[in-house]
Amino acid sequence: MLSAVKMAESFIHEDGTPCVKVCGIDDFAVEKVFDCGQCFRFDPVGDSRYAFEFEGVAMGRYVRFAQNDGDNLYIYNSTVEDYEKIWKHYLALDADYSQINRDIAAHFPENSVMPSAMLCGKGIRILRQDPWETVCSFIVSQNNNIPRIKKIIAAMSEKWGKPIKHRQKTYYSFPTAEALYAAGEGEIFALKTGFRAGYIYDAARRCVMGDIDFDEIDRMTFAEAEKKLCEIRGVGPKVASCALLFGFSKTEAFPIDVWIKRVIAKYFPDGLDIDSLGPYAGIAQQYLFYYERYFGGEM
DNA sequence: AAACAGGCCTAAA
DNA sequence: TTTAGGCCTGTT
Repeated sequence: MLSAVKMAESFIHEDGTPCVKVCGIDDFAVEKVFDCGQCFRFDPVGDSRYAFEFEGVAMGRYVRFAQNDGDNLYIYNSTVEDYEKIWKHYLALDADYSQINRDIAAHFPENSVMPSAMLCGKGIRILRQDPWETVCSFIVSQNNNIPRIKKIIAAMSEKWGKPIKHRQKTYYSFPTAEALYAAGEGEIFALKTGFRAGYIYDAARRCVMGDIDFDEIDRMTFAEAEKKLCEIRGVGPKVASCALLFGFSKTEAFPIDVWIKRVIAKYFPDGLDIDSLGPYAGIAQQYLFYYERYFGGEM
């Protein structure tokens, strides 16, 4: 079966901002993509005309993504060219999720929890975020809760990120490693990052010194890349696999956090062989995580 | 008020 | 190689 052709057309928002409407979208649910915990820089837009709308900063730009119940995707502050060059890739709309979902289904027993989890999480896509931003963000995430993670990242961006003006309002990009290194550990600690301040600083220092090179990591085998990332203080298996999955598009990465431990204990009492889950294990992980985290396994 | 939050580090078996 | 505490801070 041929997948639907995605057609993008431009229109102008009533405030004069260029926008894009993308038709023929399958397996994309904006509210799941931005609320499944892979990204900390987007928030729901209050007073939206759409069923779901999220705003935030990504790829150095202020942007909004909106959708009505799995239908067309609306991108605010984007041209068709921007969509083709930036957002299609960022949103992973160039990935064939029907094929991916078939592969995942084939790696789990039919009578397992996976069919329900896939139905529940249908429309989740793994974003292709910036490697540095994901490493740093998931360092911040450890032993922490989502509201505070978002608050800390927003504060870091406001303090050391590049200002991005859009219609009288100023937003901020995620700070570079150079900016954080220059700020110093004490200043990072001052933003209530707690014991993570030293970790963030170490990550920044290694990037600035050339000890960590993201392009190089991208070319490594999965095991090598994971090992390299774990050299950073404060980066262990969980943070490394989140960075690999969300920042390096390594879809075989399978982050094991407290929720996934619960999933395994609850639905796979005999254990789950992570290495046998195939090239899209990380996407399967997201389905399981979303199913348990947001619906408590009831759907 | 004690526990917990999308872990990791260190010390000790 | 595996296991127990402790950790900044904020919220319940």
